[in-house]
Amino acid sequence: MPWEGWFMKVLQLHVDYVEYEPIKPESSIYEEAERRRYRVEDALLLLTSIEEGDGERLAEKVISDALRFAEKLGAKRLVIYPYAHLSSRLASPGHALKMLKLMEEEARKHEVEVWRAPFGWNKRLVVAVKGHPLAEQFRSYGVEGQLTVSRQEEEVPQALKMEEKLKSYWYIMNTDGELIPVEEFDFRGHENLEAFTRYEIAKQRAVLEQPPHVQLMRRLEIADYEPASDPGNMRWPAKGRLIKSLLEQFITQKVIEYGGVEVETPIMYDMGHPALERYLNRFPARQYIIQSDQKKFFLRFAACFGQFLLAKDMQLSYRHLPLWLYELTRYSFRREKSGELAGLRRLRAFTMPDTHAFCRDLEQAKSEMKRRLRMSMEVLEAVGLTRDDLEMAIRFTKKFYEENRDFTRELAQIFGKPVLVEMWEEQFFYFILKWELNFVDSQRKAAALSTDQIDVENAKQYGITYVDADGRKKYPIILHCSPSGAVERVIYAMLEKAYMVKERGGKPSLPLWLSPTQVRIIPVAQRHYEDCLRIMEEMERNEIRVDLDDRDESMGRKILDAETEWIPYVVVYGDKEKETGMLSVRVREEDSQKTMSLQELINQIKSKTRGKPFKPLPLPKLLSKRPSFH
RNA sequence: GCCCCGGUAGCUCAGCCGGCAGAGCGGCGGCCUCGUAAGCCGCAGGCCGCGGGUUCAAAGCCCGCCCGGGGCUCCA
Repeated sequence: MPWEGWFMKVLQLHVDYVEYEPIKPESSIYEEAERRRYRVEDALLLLTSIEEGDGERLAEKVISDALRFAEKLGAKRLVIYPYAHLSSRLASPGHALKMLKLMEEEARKHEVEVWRAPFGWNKRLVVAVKGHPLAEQFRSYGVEGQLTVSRQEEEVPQALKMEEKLKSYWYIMNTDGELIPVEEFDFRGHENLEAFTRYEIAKQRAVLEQPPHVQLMRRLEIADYEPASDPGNMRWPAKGRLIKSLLEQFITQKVIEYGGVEVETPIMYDMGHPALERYLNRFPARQYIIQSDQKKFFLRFAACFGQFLLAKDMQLSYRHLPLWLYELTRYSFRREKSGELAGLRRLRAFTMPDTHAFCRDLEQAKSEMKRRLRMSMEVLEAVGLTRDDLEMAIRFTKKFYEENRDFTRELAQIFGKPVLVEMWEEQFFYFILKWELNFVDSQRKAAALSTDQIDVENAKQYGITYVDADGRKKYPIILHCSPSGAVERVIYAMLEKAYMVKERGGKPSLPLWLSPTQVRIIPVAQRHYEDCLRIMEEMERNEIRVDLDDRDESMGRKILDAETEWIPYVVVYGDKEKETGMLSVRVREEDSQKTMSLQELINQIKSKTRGKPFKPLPLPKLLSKRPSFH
């Protein structure tokens, strides 16, 4: 029955705008086209795959269908766009082009502005899909021109039930605590929030290439793929390991300052253990499983189990609460689907700080949560991510909101900018409120960093109790917070931000306390080498990471290499410095050259890294002795 | 997981309608001893991702797999 497979596939998108730009001819048959950027606003975009056997009368059907829809939506323009990716049984280019032209011809008979993207080109495509429920429609047409599948009309009772339960309402909450429906919010001046909102709701995706941080993480010798491992398990050469280790140390220090109690728990758990079974079954098939003898173990995907099992055996009284248990998990594992992995943004093995607060009641939980939000913002600020780089989302049940409006407003106020709100009709997850701080990257994709949740189920589930003032055993409320999110993801955000700085004409850099080399010394000639060694030793005594470019290379080359490595301070030392006793310093942050004494330089660095952890440079200090990791 | 694109020297990539494996950078050797973003000359370096097939002949064509990227989906 060959006709069963003959469908034209059309993805109808109601867009705020679509931009396309022919880059180079790709197919054996291609149309003449100007290599410029085309932009069409407020249009119905038809991403169209012509399949083998699609008959000519389909063109008419597809267009009349689209026009009916465009009218309903109020879209004034129609864009016909050849889009091969919807089909694995494409028609020949010749036939496809003929069909597309027929569609165009058909559309021109009607009252609508018609655009058609050139066929046979590799094109850059950017689309911004509108955020309403009918903005995205997938259609598939059979030989008779009959609409055979449409997502809107499909009946899936089981899925609908779930959807009902998960029904979300989206708002923006401003810092006065007002909830404004997303469609009514004026996003001017809040472009990142708009991008984040679209990412969350409307699934807007810009089509670009590989994320910029991937090239940076490899070139800067921070992280790299390890083909001999499972995808999403990275390797970390010396500089990356140093950066990661400093971040881990800093986050841990911060949580302990806030009263965290650091513990360590196993990375694998028995799948048959009764307390774990339910939690596990709720989120199936995302675990690494390890078979050992007769038992099956799963690798932890957070520190929850370890800490809950540990807390269950503790003797807790209300006097001890709130109690924060803390662990930096190296690693946590989630077997994400292969198509979801991307550089350092999403991994299968990642390092995550996780701190649970056991609280006496909701009031205590709310007050702890506010402290934890402040802590999280301090952590992210230390790596150079300020509230300008972040967007907050708060998600809660309708019931929680109605009973705790002031609290949700306070969270938005601490963050200090309007936040995205998702409100659920009913409680579906184990938590009743959750917030996250999200980073919007150079591809306008969002990634969650810090997060905290109010968990009202797991204490009971794990048998965690405390004795209250009245002598009775009670279940605490548990908060689940990762102050930074995965450490790898923090590095991803830092690198993406650096890339965006560079795109705007600035100099990309890492925070001084995280720079593997903080100061590079370059001797002008070999006779200055001894003096340079002495300067280096003096800096090392002051806990500054310093190295010396003693290679047989020109000055220009050495400066270039130092710049390429994003080194914050470069000291050039020659006869002039020997005479005057002053140093010539290139300061990356200011893009300037300055003359200062050794002591001034040391003082400046010390004051800028105050309160941050220090580790010595885990590489040979003489560049002539330092191997490259590529 | 599904669809699409890619994988050639350490890196970035050219070669691809079948006919001797290439460039730049990096590495190594030599010259230059140098003042703020690439000094000069030379040399070495390849399972053309892996496996199978077609062919007189495969980096190239076909099939399968692995790895990476994009999209879908997902993100407790």
